[in-house]
Amino acid sequence: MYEEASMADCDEGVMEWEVGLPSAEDLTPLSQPLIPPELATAFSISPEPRRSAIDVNRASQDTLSSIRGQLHALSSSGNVNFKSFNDEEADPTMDGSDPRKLRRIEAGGGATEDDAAENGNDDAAARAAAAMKRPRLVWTPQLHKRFVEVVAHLGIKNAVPKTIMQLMNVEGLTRENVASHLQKYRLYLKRMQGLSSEGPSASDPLFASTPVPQSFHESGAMVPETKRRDAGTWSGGSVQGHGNGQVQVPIPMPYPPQMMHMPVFGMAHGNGHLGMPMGNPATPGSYHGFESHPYSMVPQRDWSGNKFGSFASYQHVTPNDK
DNA sequence: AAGTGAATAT
DNA sequence: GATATTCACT
Repeated sequence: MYEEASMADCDEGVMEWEVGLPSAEDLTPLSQPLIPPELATAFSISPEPRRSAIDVNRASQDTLSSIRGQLHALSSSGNVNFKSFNDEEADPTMDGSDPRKLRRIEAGGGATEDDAAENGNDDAAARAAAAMKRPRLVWTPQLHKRFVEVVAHLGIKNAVPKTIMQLMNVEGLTRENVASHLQKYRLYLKRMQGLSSEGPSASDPLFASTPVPQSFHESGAMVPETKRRDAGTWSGGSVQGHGNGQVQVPIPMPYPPQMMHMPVFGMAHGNGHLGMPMGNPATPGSYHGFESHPYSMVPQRDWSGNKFGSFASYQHVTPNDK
């Protein structure tokens, strides 16, 4: 049923500004899982809230996982997913030589054109390694929303990659992911400050949608650092009430165990932009220009009730658990 | 551990 | 060409 509504929404005229705002919350899956991660962690119980409708996808990726060793899947299907291999940077395929390290040196001015060895299939190896490594994370509006919410709630003070990552509790999200995004986010904020009133020419759709909390109110929020685990504060629910009838941050998230644990991943080039069924006559060229209203009709519905994989269910996540 | 800037891959 | 990732430094 929702497909109809969504379709109509984006197809019909629809107010630009109206279409996005309310949809955000609606789009959020919010399956109300179980206990918050913090709580779980505090109690040392195995937090296993991440699991829902992705089971289906899980199965699919499972198949691919089996052949991940072959890794030529990227050539045929184009989508590769990694399942559960706890490896950080270690790469058995290209051990011995560190291309990343040499990268800088070479660029610096060292024209060391060695490659005397058998580097004929270096590209293959590289692609192979990259294939099963880290499938480029795509920051969907929802994901970004979570990010922003967490950051806003944490306060600029505690808004550090690690904490953000933990609070987001998004499966597959790494600290690097968050850090990178956080940087971009901050950059955007800075840029935006100059053009407070208008500026319909941004390159950051996601960020543009975030009015940015006037001032990251720093709250004595407890960070799940170490030593201190006063669980029972946030889980209780409204801890926001400051006694004022006004809540500045409309962020309804005491960091509950949301279950948006399926970041969308893109793969090799050629897929344009994440399954975009296109066919939308109103599509102004590309999708990446929606700086004013991120949430419109992006096929991001896979998050919760993805029914048909219309275009494809390329999105998979890694149970990367730290 | 986290921030920044740049190269790099997709 | 834009994005996200990775790297080296700080």
